[in-house]
Amino acid sequence: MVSEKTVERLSLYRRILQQLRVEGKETIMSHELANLLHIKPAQVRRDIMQLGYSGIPNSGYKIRPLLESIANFLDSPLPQSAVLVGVGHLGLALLANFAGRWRQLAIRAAFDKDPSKVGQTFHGCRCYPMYDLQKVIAETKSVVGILAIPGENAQSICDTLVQSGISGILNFSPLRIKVSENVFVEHVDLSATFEKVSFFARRMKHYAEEEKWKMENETTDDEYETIITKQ
Amino acid sequence: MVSEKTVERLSLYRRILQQLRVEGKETIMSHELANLLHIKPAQVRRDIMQLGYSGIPNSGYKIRPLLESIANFLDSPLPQSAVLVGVGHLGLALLANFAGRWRQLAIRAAFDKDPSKVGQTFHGCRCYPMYDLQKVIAETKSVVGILAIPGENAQSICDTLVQSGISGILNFSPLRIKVSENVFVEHVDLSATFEKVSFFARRMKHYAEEEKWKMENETTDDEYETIITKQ
DNA sequence: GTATAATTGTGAATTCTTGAACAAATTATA
DNA sequence: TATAATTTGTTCAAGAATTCACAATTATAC
Repeated sequence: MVSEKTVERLSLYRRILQQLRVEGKETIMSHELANLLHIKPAQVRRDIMQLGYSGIPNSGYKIRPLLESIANFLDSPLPQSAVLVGVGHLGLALLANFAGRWRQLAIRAAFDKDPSKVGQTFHGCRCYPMYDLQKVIAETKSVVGILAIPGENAQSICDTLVQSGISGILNFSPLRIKVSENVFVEHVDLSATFEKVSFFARRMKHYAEEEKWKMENETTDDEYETIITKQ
Repeated sequence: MVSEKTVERLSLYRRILQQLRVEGKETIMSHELANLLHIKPAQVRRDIMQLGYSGIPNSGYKIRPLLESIANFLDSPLPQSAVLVGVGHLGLALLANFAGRWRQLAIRAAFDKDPSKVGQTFHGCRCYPMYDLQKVIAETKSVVGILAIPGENAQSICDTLVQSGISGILNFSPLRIKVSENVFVEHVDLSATFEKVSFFARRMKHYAEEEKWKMENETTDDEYETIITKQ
């Protein structure tokens, strides 16, 4: 019904709106939000439409109720828990960001196969041994699992997560895991992303240089056409 | 000409193919790659087509030359450098992954406003003060900038990066930065991603429970129709 | 009040991406 | 050597996401 992209944007709208609210702003118009995110106003209106919330023509949206609508739509009524598998560098960074309660959502437990990490607390989050996965997920009633591990065991760990009741997985491992159709997976592949940026950076540079060349050898299409037809 | 999605997938193909090659495999067929990534074979063939490389009907693709084609397409002929701004938890994790040479691509310098970090070396990468940005980018001929900072100064730092010659930005900050059209930006918003996964996890769970309910109250559409028409 | 200007909500058009399908090509096999 | 079987390259259709464009609606100015 609602698309992934819409959900992502709603999350962005919320962050911006919260900031604007503390700055004292009370209403906002679609093109303002659009400008902040560099998207088109129609997109903003469409997304907000899906919330069921209505703006006021010639006046915009009231921020406070709009925020309520977004929260209503995005957030679980009850606080929602996540578990992290893999307390490496990336895992630690994620804990630093999401271990403390963050909205209705927080990482509640971490797991690592390294015995020296088990038992420790990182950013307020306890690290358990891998064989406690099922138990701790049940205890914390977690629904989200975050994989911050190398690819090797990703699939089997993922299977354990799903068996334990996890229905959403945020996968930072390079392996594309397979899940049954009633589990949601988001792949975040930092290596691939890095490569992509590098690829397009190079292209942009080439493009810019071509443009520069064109500018310097100022020959408009019109002039060019003239040259051709004159022959 | 070539889409972002295609570039991303080519990067994934490469990683898989490299692995398969060390395992001794010499050829691969589109459906094999497709199965590993859970996409359709036609997509794989399409992507490979764009490389200009041709497979062999009834036999597949030869892995070694295919890998060469991908490298030819994705990689810069010269090693390409990136700089990282923000040596917080996330920045450190990125350095741990990408500071050493990684393919033709590496993070060559880091920057932080915290004086206690400046001068230190993290995962083999030196940390410079912010005001050295322009100089170090020029020296390292970097084309990619990675922003791993909070949103506040993201725009002004981004502007500096672009002025210094950066043409690709990987932005982990929550702010959607604005750049001229000849600069490529990729936003990776971990908070929004986390929220998205949480949202769909909840939905999947609901969906699964509905399905379960349907199963338990076993009434097929046919039976239902029968009941109706019998009345 | 009335007219004007501006903004929303949304159907239609457009663009981008994916999938299905099949001819052409190639290997394997009888 | 001919036949069958299989996989590629590619066209065309389908699907998804975005953008346009405009009627409906509301605030504001006069």
